[in-house]
Amino acid sequence: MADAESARTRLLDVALRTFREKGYTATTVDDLCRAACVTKGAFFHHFDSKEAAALAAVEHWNTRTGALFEAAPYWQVEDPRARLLAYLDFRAARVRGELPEFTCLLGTLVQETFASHPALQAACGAGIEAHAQTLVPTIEAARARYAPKADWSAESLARHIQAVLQGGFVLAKALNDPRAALEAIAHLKRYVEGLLPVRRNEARNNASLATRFPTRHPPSKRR
Amino acid sequence: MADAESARTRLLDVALRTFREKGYTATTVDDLCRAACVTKGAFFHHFDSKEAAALAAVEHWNTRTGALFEAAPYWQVEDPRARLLAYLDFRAARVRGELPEFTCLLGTLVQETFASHPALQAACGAGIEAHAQTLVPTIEAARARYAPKADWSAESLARHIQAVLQGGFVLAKALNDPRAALEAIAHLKRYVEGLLPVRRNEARNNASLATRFPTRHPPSKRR
DNA sequence: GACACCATACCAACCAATCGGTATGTTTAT
DNA sequence: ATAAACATACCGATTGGTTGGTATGGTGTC
Repeated sequence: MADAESARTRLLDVALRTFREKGYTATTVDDLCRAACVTKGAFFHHFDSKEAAALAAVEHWNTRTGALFEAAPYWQVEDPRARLLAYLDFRAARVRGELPEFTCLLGTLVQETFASHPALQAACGAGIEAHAQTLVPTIEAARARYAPKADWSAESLARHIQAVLQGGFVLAKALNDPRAALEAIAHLKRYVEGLLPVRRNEARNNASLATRFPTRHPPSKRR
Repeated sequence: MADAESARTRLLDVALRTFREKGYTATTVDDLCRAACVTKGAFFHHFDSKEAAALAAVEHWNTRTGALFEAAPYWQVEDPRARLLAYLDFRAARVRGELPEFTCLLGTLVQETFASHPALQAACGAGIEAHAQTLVPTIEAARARYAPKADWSAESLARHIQAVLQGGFVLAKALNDPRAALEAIAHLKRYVEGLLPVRRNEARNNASLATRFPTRHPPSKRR
């Protein structure tokens, strides 16, 4: 008793951790129940099936990370190019602690489920796509200002950034070294800098002044 | 009867396909036996355990892909910069057919096994690292010729290339669209081109002359 | 304000199916 | 004959999922 909804939330939180550590199939319902101090009956009271729980976990992940990124400091950066680079710094700063703590649930899940669990695959894809979309206006603005004639689209670059991040996580797991992820982000940052060259007369590198970006954007909450 | 060693090889070939499609845990020993038309007794005659079979499959994968890349046409390109770009073209050209056919076994396996099966994780890491190493002399030579003062190392770029490829596969699975992988490779190619700028007086773009690269390299077999 | 009513949250015990693995053969090439 | 290469039948453990039940707190009725 005590806090209603607590068992469900506890299960979802535990699911984020466990799925990232062991993957979807290797994570058993009992694993989740044990870790959340919940009986199996409670589990199947809240979720129709293991797959439904994973879907709920993906949704949980999306709201969790959505809030994290909405409140992140890079939104305070006015210049879109600098803001995009600050986003990458933010991603790099999150590479800390153990691998299952900073890697991406969606990328991990989709690797094993893309063929056998279409619903999960679609949910992971939608989640990644949605996150990529949050970058598009920034990239669009940066492109207009710094590389108006570029032959790449903002959507394409936004997706590519996600790809590099996912790939960095894979390599970090393979080499058992978080630095592999940091290295990938560093190369990615260099790429973005090269895509958006700073013309000499336009080097208005502000950094700390907090002005809201005019177009559609998450509200820049102070943290 | 018939061909000795055939059952083992058949199991390994089937394992490459199945592990890539369903992942390690979701692939059962019976799955492999059924697909290879082999009984369970035969399976455990050739492999001590499921994990041992997966390790053998990784080794099988390494020799298979090792041979594929050794014989690949990009080795025929003399200029190291052009050879590196030809490698990326080769990787892009392999993105065809269904996802489980062109994605990477090592990246798929390591995502679920990095925490629970250290032996598999290490084998996948070693395999990726070994493949990255085949690019290092080429990158080194390209760097010496085109960007001698660059602040990145050949090893770092070789690893980054693998990261982008892995990330492209993840995104292709998530968005259920191989074009995501191609997009990532296209961005990666642009990055490499930018890292190794062609000076105007050095634009000696040969293409077809087959000269062995001087340092340690796989023999450039004609195909 | 007492009491029936009921939905939600949770629990312990259980189930058929399937898992990786084994024991004990039989076949086949040398 | 001998050993490797299979095949059959089986095992205990675990899997996702179900069962029938209880505890609790809110709500309508008189």
